[in-house]
Amino acid sequence: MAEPDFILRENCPQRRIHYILNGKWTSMVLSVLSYGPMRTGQLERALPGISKKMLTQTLREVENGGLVHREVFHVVPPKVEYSLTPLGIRFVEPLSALYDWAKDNAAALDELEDNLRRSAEAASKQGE
Amino acid sequence: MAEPDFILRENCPQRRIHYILNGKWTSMVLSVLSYGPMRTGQLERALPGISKKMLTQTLREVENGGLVHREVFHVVPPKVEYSLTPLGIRFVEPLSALYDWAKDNAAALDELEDNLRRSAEAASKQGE
DNA sequence: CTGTATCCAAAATGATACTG
DNA sequence: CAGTATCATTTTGGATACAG
Repeated sequence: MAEPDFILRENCPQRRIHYILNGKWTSMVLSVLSYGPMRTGQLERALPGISKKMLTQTLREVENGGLVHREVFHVVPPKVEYSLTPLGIRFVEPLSALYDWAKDNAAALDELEDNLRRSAEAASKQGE
Repeated sequence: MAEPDFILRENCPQRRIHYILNGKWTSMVLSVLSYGPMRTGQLERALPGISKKMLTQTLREVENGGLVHREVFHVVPPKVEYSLTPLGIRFVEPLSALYDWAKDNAAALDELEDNLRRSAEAASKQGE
């Protein structure tokens, strides 16, 4: 007798996909790179608020995962270009779908955030 | 002159959707509930490894966000049932797509994890 | 069975100064 | 321009004991 579909075991694909969702910036870096190869500085400007440390760290991770290719041009000033690998392109697919949904459903996001705000206010009222 | 599409500003939908992706369990809880209303204990068993604290905390969050409805039955022993609200159902849509992709692309996940493992081994070789 | 409160450990992120 | 290293901080998660 098979287990119900809704059980999410420790090593099921649904949990494993969270690898690219866990990091605060990972999926956004991949998404930006889906628009084409980009230099470090461009990536930095495409992700307002990211720190230099997190940018480098995230890029190393996706590079280690084989999702992104790093190419160094030995010129002055130094130039480094990042681009998606074929594997990286596969992973961008579901991410783009998710982001497209987000763009098309900003109203739902508003609603969610309004609800959270209201519930936070209600909670703080208690403490007065 | 408009900005490039790939710029992800602080309050763009692509960043805001990460609200439901950030928590370690949030999206999985929603996914499980998409199979139908469920009691606390069922949810716990559907998510092996989740602690009681995280389960409650996650449920409170999605409840506050208006994604999940909590219904208490005043019986002994106590019974509480959770179910998706209409808003919650909307959010499950892109999540299911993501999870379906993961199930269909386990090979890509393997490849990613192999790459990461290899790069970790290579890194530790350095330190010997 | 369901839920709360604490205390604690670990992980993720950020600011900054420095190097080639 | 690109990257490293370090330190401090914040966030997150989990174990446990207790309560209705």
